[in-house]
Amino acid sequence: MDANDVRGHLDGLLLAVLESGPLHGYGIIEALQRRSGGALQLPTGTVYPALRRLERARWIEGTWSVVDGRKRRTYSLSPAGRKELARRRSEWVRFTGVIGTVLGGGA
Amino acid sequence: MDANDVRGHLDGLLLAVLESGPLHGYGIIEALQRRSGGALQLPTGTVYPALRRLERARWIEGTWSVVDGRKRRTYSLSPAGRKELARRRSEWVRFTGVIGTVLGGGA
DNA sequence: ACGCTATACGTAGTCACGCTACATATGCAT
DNA sequence: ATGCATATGTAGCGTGACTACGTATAGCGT
Repeated sequence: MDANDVRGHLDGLLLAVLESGPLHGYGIIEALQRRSGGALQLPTGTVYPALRRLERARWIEGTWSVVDGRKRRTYSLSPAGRKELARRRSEWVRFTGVIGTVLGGGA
Repeated sequence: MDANDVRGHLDGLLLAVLESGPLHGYGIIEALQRRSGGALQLPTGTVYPALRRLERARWIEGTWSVVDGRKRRTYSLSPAGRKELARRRSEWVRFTGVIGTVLGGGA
């Protein structure tokens, strides 16, 4: 699967990962990779800007900390982010329903 | 559902519609709308260029005709297009599997 | 001491691809 | 004659993820 196919679904993926608990950018990238069985290997240039965008939208909150001498920005899901995640999930169901139906082929 | 979300899946949708039989651009737009229960209302500026692209890729073949005094370009699925459609369908299954798993929420 | 890798964050510019807005033309109903 | 449905097409735009960098610390091997 081409990593470009996450277009339009990236925000939902990031929110979903953070639902399990606060995590920092680098850890989020690894979590996506792990959860997708290796399919999603998103570059930092994709994830970091997206996280800042989600933060500006108040869906996640970030706090700086230092772990092992390295600066980290740890993000956690906000109540608004939780609502947004739910919205993204129902949108995903609708989306796959529509495309799947038209695409057919036993789908 | 935002029509922009078809990004990356448009070709498959068009090929799928043509699987039922030859059809012209305008008819394809209507078929997409009908099959999707009204969700997919793709503008001509999206569909026509896409059809030309699919034709250049040899996945569909177009022939001009005149019906009721109006010029029509009727497209039909080529053998290569049928193969491509199958490929798109398996990609779709993989895609929804990956995103759905990561997105979670009972998906 | 030096280089390499993993960890960790970030920006600038590019590119793909669907959309908006527009242009063109015929048939039919009011 | 005016407007709407039918029918095809192009030019330019915008969105959003990507590529390619740049920065910095820790830990390991040599």
